[in-house]
This record gives sequence, C-alpha cells and structure tokens, in this order.
Amino acid sequence: MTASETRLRADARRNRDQIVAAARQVFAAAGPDVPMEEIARTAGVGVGTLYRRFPDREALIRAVARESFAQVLADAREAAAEEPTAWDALVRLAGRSHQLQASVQLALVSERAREILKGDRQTAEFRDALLAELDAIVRAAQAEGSVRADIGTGDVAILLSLVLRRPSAVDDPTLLASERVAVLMLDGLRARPGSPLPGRPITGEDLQIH
Amino acid sequence: MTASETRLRADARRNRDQIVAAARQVFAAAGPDVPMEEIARTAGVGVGTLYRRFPDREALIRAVARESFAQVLADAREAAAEEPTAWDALVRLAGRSHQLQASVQLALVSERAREILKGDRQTAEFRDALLAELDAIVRAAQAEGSVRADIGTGDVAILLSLVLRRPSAVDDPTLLASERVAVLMLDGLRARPGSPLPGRPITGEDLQIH
Amino acid sequence: MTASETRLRADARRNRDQIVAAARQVFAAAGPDVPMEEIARTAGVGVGTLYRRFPDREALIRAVARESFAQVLADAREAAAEEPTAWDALVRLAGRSHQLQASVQLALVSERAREILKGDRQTAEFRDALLAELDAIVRAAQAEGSVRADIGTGDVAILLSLVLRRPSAVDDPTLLASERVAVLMLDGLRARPGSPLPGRPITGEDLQIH
Amino acid sequence: MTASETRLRADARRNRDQIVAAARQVFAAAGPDVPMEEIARTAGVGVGTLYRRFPDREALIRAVARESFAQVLADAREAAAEEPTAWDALVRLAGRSHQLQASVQLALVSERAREILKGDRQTAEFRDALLAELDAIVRAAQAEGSVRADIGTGDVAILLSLVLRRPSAVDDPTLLASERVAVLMLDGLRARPGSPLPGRPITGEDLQIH
DNA sequence: GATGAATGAGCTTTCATTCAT
DNA sequence: AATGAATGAAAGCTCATTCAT
Repeated sequence: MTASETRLRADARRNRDQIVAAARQVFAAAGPDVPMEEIARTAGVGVGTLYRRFPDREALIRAVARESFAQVLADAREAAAEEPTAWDALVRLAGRSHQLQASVQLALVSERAREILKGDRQTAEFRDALLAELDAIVRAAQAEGSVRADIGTGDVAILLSLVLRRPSAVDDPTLLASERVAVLMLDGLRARPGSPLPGRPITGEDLQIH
Repeated sequence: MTASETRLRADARRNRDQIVAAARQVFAAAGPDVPMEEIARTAGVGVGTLYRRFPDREALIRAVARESFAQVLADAREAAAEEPTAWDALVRLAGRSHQLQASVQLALVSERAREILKGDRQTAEFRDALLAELDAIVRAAQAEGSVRADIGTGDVAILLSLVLRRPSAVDDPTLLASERVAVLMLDGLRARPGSPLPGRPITGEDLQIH
Repeated sequence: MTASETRLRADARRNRDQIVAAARQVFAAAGPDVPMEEIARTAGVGVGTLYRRFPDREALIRAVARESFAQVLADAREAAAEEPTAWDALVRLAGRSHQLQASVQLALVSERAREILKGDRQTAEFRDALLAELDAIVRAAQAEGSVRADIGTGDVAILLSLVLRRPSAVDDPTLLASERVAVLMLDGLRARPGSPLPGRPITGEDLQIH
Repeated sequence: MTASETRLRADARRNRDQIVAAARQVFAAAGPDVPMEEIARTAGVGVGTLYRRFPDREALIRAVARESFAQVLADAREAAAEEPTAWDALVRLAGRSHQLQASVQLALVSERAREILKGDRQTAEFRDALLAELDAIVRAAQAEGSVRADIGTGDVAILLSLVLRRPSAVDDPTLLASERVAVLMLDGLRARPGSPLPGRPITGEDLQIH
C-alpha cells in the first residue's frame, strides 16, 4: 500500500476498495477483458471514478494482483506459524487453496495478465516472498521426513498453482473435487517409495526467472 | 465430419483445414478472442473465405474443439489397445498429455469457449466417448490393483485436465515440469496406503451433467 | 470590471487573477481546448474554485479576451498620446505587436473562441474603442501625409492582426522576424507611388459587423 | 503517392479520395480536432472505412498536408514557368494565395498539426521543394531589380504564409481583403527606398530548421 | 468461390461540470 | 469558500460481420 493510497479521503478510499473488490470478482468470473463499465457497475460507481483511481485496465489488474498475492502470502505465513508440523502447514495450504482461486487465478490463467504483471515490481516482491515462505515449509517438511526428497519448492508451487485453478468445466458434483485433488496431490508428494521423477528438482529460484 | 464437409472441392477442403489449423494455433497462443482477421491471415486466406466456411466465431471454436477431442480420443484408444496393462495406458496418457495441451486447452481455459461447447452435440459425443474409454482404463487399473479404489473416473479426468494445462506462467526450467507433475499425480493415484479422501468417488457420469 | 468583480475578498480576488493569468498562458500555449483541470493546476487552485469564479469555459475565455483587448487599447492610447506623429504611433503599435501576440491570438486563431466572443458585449466595446483609436491614428497619418490615401482603418487593422500572429511554425532564426514583417508592412502602407489596390478602402465600420 | 496507394481497388480509391477531400474541408472549417465521425460523414463513409485507410488522426493529417503542399508546389512552378517576369510570378502567387488558404492553413495554424508534420519526411520534401522554387523566384526578382535586396526568401515565405491565413474574424466586407493585403505586402517588398530592416535577411535555409 | 472493402456497434478513455466534504 | 471526488456524455478506435467486386 503506497503512500498515495493512504492519503485518500474516506469516501474515496471506500470507493477504491469497492472497485478492487468488484474487479477481483468480475475478473474471476469473466476474465481480464470484461468491460470496464461492468466492473464499475458492480462496484456501484461510474466509469469515470474507476478511471480516476486507475489510469487504465493494466493498473487495475496490477492492483488486484497485488492484493491477491499479499493475501496468499499472509495465509502461508499464518499456516507456517500455527501448524505443528511442516506437513500440516502444507496440507492446510493445499486444502485452503480453493478459497484462493479467484485471487490468484488472474495471474495464472490469462496470457495478458501475466504479461502485465511481469513488469510490476510490487507483484514480484509479493511473489518472491511467497516462494521464500513456501521454500521454508517444503525444506522443513523434507527435513522432518514427510515429503519426498526428489522434489523442490518449484515442483510444489507448480502443483499448488494447478490445484488453485478452478477444476474448470466441472459443476463440482461432490462439491469436494478441489479437496480430493489436493489430497491426491499431497499423496504424490509423500515421502515413501514412489516412481522416479524425470529431470531434477525444480527450485524456487527456477520460478523467479519469468 | 458432417456430410457437408465431405462434399468440398479439393482446394476448398484444403482451405478449410488450413483455417482450422491456424485457428487452433492462434487460439492457443492468444486465446479465443483473437481477431478473425488474424486467424484468416495465419491461414493464408481472406476473412471472406473464413466466414464462408464458418458462419461465425462460435462455429470455428466448435470445429477446433471437435478435432481436438477426436484426437485425444484416438490417443486414448490407442493407448488402451497397445499398452500391456491399464496402468501403463494411464501412464502413457498422462505422460503424453502435454502434447495435447494446445488442443484441449481451449475447452478448459476460456469461460466463453466452455459456454459455446456446452451446446454442441458433437463435442459432447466425443467427450462422452472419451470418458467411456477412460472409465474402462481406470476400472481395469483398479481391477489389476494398480490404482487405489477410492477414486472414480471423474477424479482421474479432473486430474488429467489439470495437468493438461500448460504449467502456467513458468518458462519451464527443466523442460520437464509437465512430466514431473504427471508422475507426482500418478503416484497420488497409486494403490497403496494413502490419505483418506473426502467425499465420494467422482464418476464419469458426474461429469456428463453439464 | 463589473460590480460583482469588485466585491471580491482580497484572497478571492487574488485567485481570480491567478486563474485568468494561468488561462491566458495556457490558452496561448495549447489552444482554447486545454482541460480545465490544467488551467486550475497552473493557477494553483482546484477546479472547483475555477468553476465558482467562471461558470464555464466560455466565461473564462471571455474574461481572458476582455483583459487582452483592454491592454491593447491602453497601449494604443498611450502610443497616440506620447508619439510626436501619427506615423510614429503606428510604427510603435506595429513594432510592439509581437508583445501582444499571446494576448489577442486567442481571439483570432480559434474558430471557437471567435464564436464565443461574437456575443460578448464587453469584448465588443473594447474592440470598438480600439478601432476608434486606430481610426484616429490612421486618419491623422493620412492627414500628415505619411500613409497612403487609398486605404482605410480596416485595412490597417487587418494587417496588424496578421502580424500579431506568431510568424507561425518558425523557430525564428533571427528573432526579429516579427519586426521585419512589421517594417515591410509599414513600407507597404507608406504614402508614395504604390500599386493600385483592388476594391475600396476597408473602414473601421466594416469590421464592426460581425 | 506511394505504391500502396496506387494498388487500391477502384471503389476503395474513390473512397480514399473523398475522405482526404472531406478532411481538408472540415479541417479548414473547424480545426484538426474535429470528430473523426464528422469527417467520415462528410466523406459519405463510415468511421470504420476512414480508419481502415488511415490508422489514426495523425495519418489523416499527414495525408491532407502532403496533398496540399504538393498542390501549392505545382502552383508555384506553373507561375514561374508561365509568367514573363519573376515579379509577375510573385504577384500571381500572392494573389492566388487565398485559394490556397484551406490547403496550407492546417500546417500553419495548429500547434498539434505542426508537431505531427515535423516528423513526416514526405511533407518535408514538398516543403523544401517549395522553398527552393520560391528561392529561385525571389533571387530572379532581385536580379531583375523588382524586389528590394535586403530581404531573403525566408522573409517572403513568412509574409506569404501570413497572407495565406484567412484574414480571420472578418466577414470580408469587400470580398477583396485578401487581395488588398497581398498588394500592400508586395508594395512593401518593392525595390525602392524603404525603411531599414532590423536583423539580416531570412533565407530559405533558415526555415528548413524546424 | 475468393477476396478484401465497408459498416457500425461496442469498448476504452477523457474531461466538463456538479456536488459532497 | 476551497477542494478534489464522482459522474456521464462524447470521442477515439477496433473488429465481427456483411457485401460488392
């Protein structure tokens, strides 16, 4: 949250937050190309207000992404702090992931959004902090013997990001599809005789690149 | 392939195929909203020709989806026929999945595309055939004791569909990220003491619904 | 200066003047269509303040034009009073004209501004007073034999107005282009055998019309 | 006229010409900021057509300017070739100038247009050719003794450009104001004892700069 | 049958003006 | 009274689709 965002008048602040919330929701539902007007309407403001706050669509996308990443990061830190074992923290993250869907989906699903976020320092910082947090958890889990040794933090991140996505086309029949997938995935990560993995562990650093 | 498509003159046929191929490629690269003109250009024809063959964007999306599904179906049948065990067939499908990415991504990633395909009988037929084939493989694998009993074909389909998606933002550092994910997923499906799954197995029928 | 403008509190008065000065400057630099917000910013006030003082853009344009015309009028009177001959007064006016550029350009260059000023009684009064003053000078010059007889005050006004405009696109190489043009123009007005002029002298009255 | 402009289908060509003609007229009447829609309407086409031919307003402005300059250049060459003396050529140019108003005004009056044209090689070429032509005429006139020696081609160009502009605000009472101004100007240029000019002659090269 | 030109609706963005603080 | 936030109308530009060549 930059200084400029703190200095807003009370009502302006409220509007700004409504806009970001609306954008998050509408982006999740219909992708990052929805008419700005629809976002404005959802937020209960005029387009003009939206544009006063965010000079163009990209700025809005960045704002949504930043808030989302920040929230996930907070979640990860909480899990690490509160759970007794690293494995439990991982389980909690994976299990909760479907709540975070809408938040992060934006950054993952749309080519356009990805392109925009590449250039955004703040998003990058959140992402790096998140990877660092995850790295600590994964290493701890491997140290405690709960996670197989032949994977890296990058592998876990990729796996989590896949689960993060809405199990798509499916009108989830059991309403538990996400959880089931998460558990299956965790079972794959478990430390015990498993299939040999091709290549080498993908680390957190590998993902910094992009 | 409908009757009308069979009756085309050789050159018209060639045009049609170029268009679908171009659309598949361009959709994969830039999403299902790319300008029709760009598709036409990529295919080396004028927009007029494109519209003569496909009355609107939806028709084109349907055509691309049908071909993609048909190809995946063929692949699945081949795997089932040629591999010695059901487990091997499953491995082959999962391993090959990244080749199919571009093909099916369309149907999975875009809200819009999904909406369009819902109403398409032919796509539905391919999808149902595919689910039937997968169901046979999964049941066989469970019968032969290689796949855990507490999952259904729907669970497998969902998992496969997740892996099908490009492992996202990542400029794959090992170029094997997809394979690694696939193996981890298969390890999760393996028949052996695993974590208890919430809910009930998701069947193929569960997915027919929509 | 109307009654309402006299009654302003000192600070309000200061604001008003800053606004008009800013408008004059910004109009000159970027035409009469600049965003009101930019004018307000240049004046160091909020848009709200600007609008409190001038109900809309037209009012502001009128105010700027009035002040500019008033200034030119004062200049002309001073020249007539202080110079020994009418010719000298004319020379002084023409020579100084480039100082007045920014002031009057507004009224001359922009179709829109012209339209607005047509209906403004006060601007008209200044303009008429200016034409009367100029008429006196021209007639006196003709009486003293320094200006050719076949031209009217209207001709002179038109010539002056042309010179008033910035000699266009040119990054004036000698920084004297305006002066040179003015002198050449005066040479054309000189009383001595010249080319015959088409039509009849254009008088001051001719210009009242619009 | 570039190759691309030659290859247009007959009807497209016709439309293109109508658009440029309409733009010239509308620009002259209302400045370079008129709604594109109005230009399209005047040309009898849809906005889309306009934009297909000219990707944005700047491209259109460039096209209009090029054609206008080309026309003036042709005029100057014709005058030089057909008139018996250089002085007559000059008179003809000055006298005809009001026909050229609309054509060149665009380049002179609007700050925006000027900025755009600065970067346009083709416009620059026409302008340079025009200056070269004018230079030949002015030097010839000075050689034949009809034009004073203390001025340069640049001075003449500036003077002409002033006259080129519509004598503005005036609903020309004699309908001859332009001609009268032109003659007065020519009288100022005449070779005979005149007032001393400040600075040095402004040459054609001086004007190349911008 | 193929082509690419024309159309016009739709979306983004800007800015004059109003109004809450 | 001053400020700057909100609004919405208007203009730029893009692209799906139709149609003349």
